[in-house]
Amino acid sequence: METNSEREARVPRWERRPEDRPQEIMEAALRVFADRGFRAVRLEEIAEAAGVTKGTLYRYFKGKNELLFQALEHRQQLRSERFRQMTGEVAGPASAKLRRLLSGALAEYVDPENARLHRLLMGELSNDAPELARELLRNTLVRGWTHVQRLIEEGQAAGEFRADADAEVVARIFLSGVSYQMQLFLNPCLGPGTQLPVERLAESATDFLLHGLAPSSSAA
Amino acid sequence: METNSEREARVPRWERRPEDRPQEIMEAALRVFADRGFRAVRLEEIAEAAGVTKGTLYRYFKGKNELLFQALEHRQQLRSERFRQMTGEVAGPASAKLRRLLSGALAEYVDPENARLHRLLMGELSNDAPELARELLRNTLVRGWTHVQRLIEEGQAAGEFRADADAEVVARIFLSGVSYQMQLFLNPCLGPGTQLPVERLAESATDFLLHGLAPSSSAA
Amino acid sequence: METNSEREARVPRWERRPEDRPQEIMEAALRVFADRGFRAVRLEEIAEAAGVTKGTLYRYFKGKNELLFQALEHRQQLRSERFRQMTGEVAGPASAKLRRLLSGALAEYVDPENARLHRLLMGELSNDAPELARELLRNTLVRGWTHVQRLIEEGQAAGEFRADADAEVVARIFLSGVSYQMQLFLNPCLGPGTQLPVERLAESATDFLLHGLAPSSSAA
Amino acid sequence: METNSEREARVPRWERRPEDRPQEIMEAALRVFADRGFRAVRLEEIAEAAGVTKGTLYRYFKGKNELLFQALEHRQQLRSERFRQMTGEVAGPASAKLRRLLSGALAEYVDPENARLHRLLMGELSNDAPELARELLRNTLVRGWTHVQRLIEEGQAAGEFRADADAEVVARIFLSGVSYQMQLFLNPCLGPGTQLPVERLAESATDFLLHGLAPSSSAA
DNA sequence: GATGAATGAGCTTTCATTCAT
DNA sequence: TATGAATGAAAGCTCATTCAT
Repeated sequence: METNSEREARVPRWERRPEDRPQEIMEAALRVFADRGFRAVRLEEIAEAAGVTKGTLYRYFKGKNELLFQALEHRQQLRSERFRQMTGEVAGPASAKLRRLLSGALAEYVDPENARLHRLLMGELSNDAPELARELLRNTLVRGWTHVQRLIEEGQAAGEFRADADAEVVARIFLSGVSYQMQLFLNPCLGPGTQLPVERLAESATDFLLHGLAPSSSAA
Repeated sequence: METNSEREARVPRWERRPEDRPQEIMEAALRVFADRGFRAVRLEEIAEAAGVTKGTLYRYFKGKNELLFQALEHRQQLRSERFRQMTGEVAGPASAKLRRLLSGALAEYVDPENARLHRLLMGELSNDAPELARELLRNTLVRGWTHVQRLIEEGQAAGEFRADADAEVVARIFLSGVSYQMQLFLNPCLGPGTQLPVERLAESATDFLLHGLAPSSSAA
Repeated sequence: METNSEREARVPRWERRPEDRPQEIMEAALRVFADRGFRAVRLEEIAEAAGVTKGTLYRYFKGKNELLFQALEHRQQLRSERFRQMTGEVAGPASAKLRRLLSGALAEYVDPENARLHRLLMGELSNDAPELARELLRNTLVRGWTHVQRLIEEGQAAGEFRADADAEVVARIFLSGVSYQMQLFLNPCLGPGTQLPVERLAESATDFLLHGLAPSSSAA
Repeated sequence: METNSEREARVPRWERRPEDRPQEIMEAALRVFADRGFRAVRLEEIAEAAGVTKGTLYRYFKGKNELLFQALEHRQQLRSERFRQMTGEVAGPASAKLRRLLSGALAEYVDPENARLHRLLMGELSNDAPELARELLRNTLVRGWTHVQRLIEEGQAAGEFRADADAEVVARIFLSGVSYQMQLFLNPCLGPGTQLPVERLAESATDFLLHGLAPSSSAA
């Protein structure tokens, strides 16, 4: 709530001539929505955060819903791009790929706004706009664990991982575990006492994953 | 416009003892809040679900917030009880205890209302009532993974698990992964295509956990 | 605009217990709408005229449109009743019946609110809610002139009126002429200089009508 | 959101001489106001109809009200001209003059825009700008029936019409009846079923008038 | 001149909360 | 104790109007 620079001293409107007002607004909206939730936020707050007034929002967006939707979709595009880079082909063993993916994912999750948006997605948006929430979830979490699953199966095929592991379940549990932890770290209501250094989380979690996938010698 | 008697209390009024009105109301409230979110729900809907009228709510609760808070706290008590039973001492190896805990946890999470309340917790409640959210989170998820962590450390001390595993991280990742998956299963917006049979999830997840903790033979 | 008794000194709401709030509201609404038009009127003004507050309107009506519609329909019912009485069978020559009908119609039109509502009908309502406007017009003016036409035809059949008069056109012109004049009398913007005593209008108009229908002796 | 060029001025801008911009705008405004009412119309719609943008309106007119007023006054001038021609002196019996006047009036009323403007006059304008409405009404309807009245009196003086007819009432009833019928014909909400061929209306109405004025032989 | 982005007052609508009954 | 009509603050949205360009 007190994170942003308190809306820079009101500049007469005609002195700012940004050609991408819509973009600015969407970004401000995302910030505010992520911070405080959808229903809890007044349009005026978004406007203020964007350095415009209420009425201006309606020049670019049909209403509050539309604003949220378009902002989310806009954000989604950037994300998709990053995801593609993150999962670009690399040579090497599956374990190396997994490590790389995981660190990319963490980098993504470490952004507080991302985490908060995810919360919005799982919370209000799931109730108020299920179709949109579904689409976004598919494009983030589901897509993520599907990729992890594929890498695990690749490793299994190469004999690098034990064949009797349930690739799908492992992938899901692992990725959603990591994602959830990141959310909790950034959750304003969980005191700092509960947080873990991100590096340790990354390290230990990867270690755990690879151990769990290692060809069994004597494990039950 | 004309007085309608279309909403008829499910149970004739004289059959419900007035002394557990508050309880009835809290349960109804939780059901409705879990379903539709906090801000999205009108007090009238809760009243209807509880078979009373709006005004009655104010006899027992100070307002909408208060109603949510007390209802959550009330629910929390029941949970605590169950948690205590779930973690009651059992003899046997740590792995057996872990299995037992996990199956208990899943049984808990499988209840859709629980999952939805968790969503409420992570979503609106984290913004609107951080202290309450914190308390509840501590009493559910944090408490859960702390217990898992303790069991893992127990197993490590007994030489049952490899000593170099990061018990805390493993516990967290694992439990929040499972919890999150259950939430997703019950999320109305994720189609049935994404769901997994609960038994398979339980089985494979436990298997993954124990493999990851098994004393290493050759893993990196 | 300054006709009403300035909303009687605010009485605490619980001291008035009218069982027919909706009716009161509709009447107030009609008064205000008739006075100032549909779009020009704020809901708050209606509320004030009805001695309640804005919010109360929404207990009984879905919105501004709905309020207007229901109020008009309600009024229409009363009117229909009166019309039925006005056209009830009487023995005697067609001319007597016509006289009777006309005087009834004038009595109706003489009510300023009626005239203003008619204006509303022909104006804003025709644009904003054509179907409703149509229905109401059919039930008032069209119904009126249809009846006049029938009486004329009756008189023609009886040889009382000249057979070559165009009953339909005569009926229409005559009745809408009278109606329009009444509207003009009550139009706030036409000064009193333009107004005619109602009795003279009634007398002379009827005279004109009957002369126009009289069996011709030498007219062109 | 993205600049669209979907609204293309019908006529290339350079083909329209800027010196009659105001005129063009007033005509467009009248068209749109007549169609949809005063309050219901957004300035942007007028601008679009005139092939300019909102801002331009303010170069020529002080505001929405002013625009309507000036447009109406401008239109009034044209009308006055036509009225003068319509009532220009002709030799012959009063009945011939009446016939001529009536056919002119019908020609006027037959223009849908005229009829709709009249509706605007009687409706919103009477509330919002009574003085203007009064002036316009005086210049159209009142002026019309005054002229009819004069012709009737002329006929009476010449012994052509019966002396005991109330010239003023007859003139008013007759002209407003015809005017109102025309309005109804063009009212979008009255189905085509209610309409009459204009020729028949003209014919029958004149016939009715002259019969009503004919020197009585035996009429009551 | 003409433009159209920006403004903000003003309106409709919602709903938590109160309180006589 | 329970009711539900009434309230009014607040929020979403519209659109006449302004003004740098």
